Amino acid sequence: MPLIKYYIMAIELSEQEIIRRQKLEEFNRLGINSYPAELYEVNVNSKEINENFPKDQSLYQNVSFAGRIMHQRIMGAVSFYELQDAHGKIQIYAKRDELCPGEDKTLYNGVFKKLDIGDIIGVKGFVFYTQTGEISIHIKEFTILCKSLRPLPIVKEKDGEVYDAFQDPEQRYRQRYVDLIVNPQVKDTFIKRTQLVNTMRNFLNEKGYLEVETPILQPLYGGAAARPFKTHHNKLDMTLYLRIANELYLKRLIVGGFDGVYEFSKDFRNEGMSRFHNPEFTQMELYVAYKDYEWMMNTVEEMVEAVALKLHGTTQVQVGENIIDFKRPWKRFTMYGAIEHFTGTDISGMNEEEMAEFAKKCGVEVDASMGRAKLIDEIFGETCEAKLIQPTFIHDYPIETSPLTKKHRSKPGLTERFEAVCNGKEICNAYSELNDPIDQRKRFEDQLELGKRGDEESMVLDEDFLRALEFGMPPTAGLGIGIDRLSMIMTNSPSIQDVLFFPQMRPEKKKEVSSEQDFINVGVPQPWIAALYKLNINTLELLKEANPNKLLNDLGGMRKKLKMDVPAVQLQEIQNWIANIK
RNA sequence: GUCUUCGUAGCUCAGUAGGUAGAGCAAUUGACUCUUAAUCAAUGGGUCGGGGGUUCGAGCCCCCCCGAGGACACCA
Repeated sequence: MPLIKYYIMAIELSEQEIIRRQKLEEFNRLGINSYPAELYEVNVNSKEINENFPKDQSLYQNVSFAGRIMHQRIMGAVSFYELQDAHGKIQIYAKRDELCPGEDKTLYNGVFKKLDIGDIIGVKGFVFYTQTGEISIHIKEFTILCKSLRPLPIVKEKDGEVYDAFQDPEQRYRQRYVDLIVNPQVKDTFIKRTQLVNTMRNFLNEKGYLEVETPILQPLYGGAAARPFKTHHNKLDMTLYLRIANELYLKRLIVGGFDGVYEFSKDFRNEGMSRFHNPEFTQMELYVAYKDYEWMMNTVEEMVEAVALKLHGTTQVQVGENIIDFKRPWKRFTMYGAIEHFTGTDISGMNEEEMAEFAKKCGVEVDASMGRAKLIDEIFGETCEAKLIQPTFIHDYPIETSPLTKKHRSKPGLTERFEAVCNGKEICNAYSELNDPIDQRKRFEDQLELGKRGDEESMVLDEDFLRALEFGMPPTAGLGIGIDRLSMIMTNSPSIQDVLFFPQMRPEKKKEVSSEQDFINVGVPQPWIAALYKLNINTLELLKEANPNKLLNDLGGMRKKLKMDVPAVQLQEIQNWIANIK
């Protein structure tokens, strides 16, 4: 390839990337396809070998294995590479004179030794112990399965200590594939997350509940207090919203006669992001007919305990500094009871004024718009929530903040609602579902009032949902449990981004570069384009703004530096290029 | 949205007082037939996030912007 071509490539490619592309061409010349179409038969994985070979060394004498090269230790005519597959790593051992029995040593010197960290190869051979006692595959042949064109971050490890770890959060989240390759423990988190979901799914299926799917694109959004994402359907010419919850649809199914339905649902909320919030997140919602919220508390305990047992083999889970024990039964507090427990004050009998006074004492910023319910909520948030490390149910919430919840059977002003709090954060929200259609209409209307007063998160009135309730919904217990939050706890992850493969990020900005053709179109001869790139004049805009006299000097300098075999450029030519730019 | 910390080679990070941009790993070339953070020798590699300013001179000082982390706010 001509030198000049590399200067142009180098605008976007690093030296190492160019070298890898050259190797690809070199392999091609040798007749090696670096991206073969055929399947590669694999008959063993690294975990099986590492577990079973020490017990029985007659095993694995004819293996076919594939993986990604993670380390290379080349010692002249012998090489040790480490290959990584989905389950772990294993060392391979290659000998030049075995791979190349004849005179021609190209396959070893020109191909095997030229492989890069990141390349994926298949190998055939037998498993043995090296002199230093490491299980290895002594390979007889190898096949390139995929040439890697980008250098991986190099993470080294000795005696459990990791050197040069790849840990910049931005790069880890944006390029999760790299994170997964070089930080294998990241996989465990996501495997646990899937186990968590599977455990819950099995638990619910065994009880006979039906997993269902409901719309994500909704003409009305409901079931939670949140701002939605808005989108548009072209053919129908109508606004649709991405769901903020699926509650109202699942309850329609209870009306329809199912006695237990659940859905693992991606929900979308147009809010700020934080360690605990991602714009899209996963909830499992469950609705069971003829049950109430007390029954649901027992069910949640049972299900989450089962998850802990499945993932950790014990109910005790290390989370940050704390050991959290999910063993049933969990502590239960009424909301008033929790506040009294942590502040020593019983606020249940207070009027709004007294409560506002007390809220201020607790450190809540009180303003005139706050009603009794809001004050209780704030006092709880300020004084209790963060202190609730062990899983705890908080029940009996004020009616104003719970528009879909049944009124409490015996306590006026309260509802039959509970949340489970764990590690200082809510993990679920559940209630005896409101099935009185007249009361429900009134609650929606109250929400509309809030909306008119400027509350952007108030609920909208869903006429079809009310119609369904008017046909009659049996008494029902409902639950929403945050899968991301629960995963954070169960995997000891401090940030929601650690339990989402691809957390939301601002888009990366790509450096703007005009194409070679753009430059040719305004009359720049090919050889000079590389020189312009080298001068950081990457776009026509930059060329247009350039001072022609300075550019004449700079290009003269580049002509020498790049040893360009073309006549020097004239001022008039440069002026012509610039004049040609629109 | 506010406050705060950060952005230097492919990766991890140094960078003195404002004075020619450094190290380790990775890469290239060479040596090496049981290494394992392999070793040894040589070589190449930089828009110091971007733009502007102060200065004879800026990676460093000042301003604006972009991106990321954390805290708070909003929100469950």
